[in-house]
Amino acid sequence: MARPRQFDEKTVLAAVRDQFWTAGYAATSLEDLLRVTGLGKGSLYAAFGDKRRLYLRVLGDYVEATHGALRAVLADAPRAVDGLRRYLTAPAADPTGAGALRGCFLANSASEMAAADADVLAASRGAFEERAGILAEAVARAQREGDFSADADPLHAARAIVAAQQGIVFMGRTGIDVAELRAVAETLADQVLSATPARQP
Amino acid sequence: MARPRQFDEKTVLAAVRDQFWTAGYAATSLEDLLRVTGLGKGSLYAAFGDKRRLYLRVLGDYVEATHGALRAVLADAPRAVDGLRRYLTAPAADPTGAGALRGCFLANSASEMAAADADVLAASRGAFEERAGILAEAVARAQREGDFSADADPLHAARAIVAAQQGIVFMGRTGIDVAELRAVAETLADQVLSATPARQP
DNA sequence: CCAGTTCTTGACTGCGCGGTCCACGACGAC
DNA sequence: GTCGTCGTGGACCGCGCAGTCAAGAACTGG
Repeated sequence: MARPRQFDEKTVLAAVRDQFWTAGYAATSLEDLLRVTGLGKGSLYAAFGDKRRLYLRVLGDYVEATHGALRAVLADAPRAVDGLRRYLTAPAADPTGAGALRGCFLANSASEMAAADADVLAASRGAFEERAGILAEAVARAQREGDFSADADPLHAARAIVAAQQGIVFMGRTGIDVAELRAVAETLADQVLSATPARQP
Repeated sequence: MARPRQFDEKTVLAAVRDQFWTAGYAATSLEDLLRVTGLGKGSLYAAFGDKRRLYLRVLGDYVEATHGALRAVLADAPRAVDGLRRYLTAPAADPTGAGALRGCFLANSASEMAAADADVLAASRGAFEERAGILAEAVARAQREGDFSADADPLHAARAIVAAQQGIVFMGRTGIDVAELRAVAETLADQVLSATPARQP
């Protein structure tokens, strides 16, 4: 019994995420959210709570999804170092993805909210540490495969990779030409990954 | 004749800049600006125009100041490569500077506004290209001094350095531990700068 | 067909925002 | 001292915001 929902939760959350992603938290009004979702105020509030809770929700979903995708990319790579390279150059390869003007949702959140919102700061810090942890496993595998300098600490190296990737994403946000962005990404990837004295000839 | 101003313009602009820097544009209310400057609405508006013009003003001043400082650091370095390294590791070295939670004002602006405000996008893009240009000169000098791989294009290398530095700044914004941030900065600086096959032994 | 339950719609509220305006007062020229 | 000028401070305005709520619509089990 009772009336069923007339919207698909995933679709709504995706629309909300895209809105926050593109415009940021403060610059997104409730009316924006109603417009992109097509819902009324009551429905949105009943289903997801207020604006901030909705934001934290889609942010969490985003982190989960991207880390799942990252794990898949790293697992699918024939050699771990290929996966790492793909992670580094992805923002430049896909002009509709994280390298585009809107950047990475998680990074944008950290940038906009971290200084003022302890919850977002904690979430983003945790997410980036988790990401570094995922990458560290790939670094360790690359070391075993002889593609990464064996004396490096995997976690430290992974954090540097995260930083480098975020730098590339950021350059994309400044509206840099795609070809230039690609060159930057390739250059950085070479530098970050090819410090490989242990590679056997 | 007539009443002179009772405030120091530079002091006011610095306070405004710090407010925007810490909280961002959207999250800074006019009342915040009055509080940090101590001015009344009338004075602020008469002297600097509305909120957005004030923002663009302090952003421009910031870019000018930081690029001046960057030129000085690069010129003072005994070897160009030392200056480049200092640029890369600066965000991690100074916990009150760009590496702290508030990050780099220019980068924050690009992050928050670029997608929605064409003027800010153009300004930030231009500023980063200018920054890359400044660094490219140092790269070229480093090449002449035998400290940087001679076959690299200075401008491309400089853009990669900018990206790497912004990545480090960004990691600082996530609230990462200072020691870890320093490690990331050192690692990245080594990787970005020590691809120096041309160095004479 | 009815009863019960949940979802939906949109009017409503109070607040805080950016921005305007004007009366007051401090100051310099003379 | 007087007058003209311009900086100053705060009252004021309309708007758009986030969030609430009540009445009605849609659906299901019986």
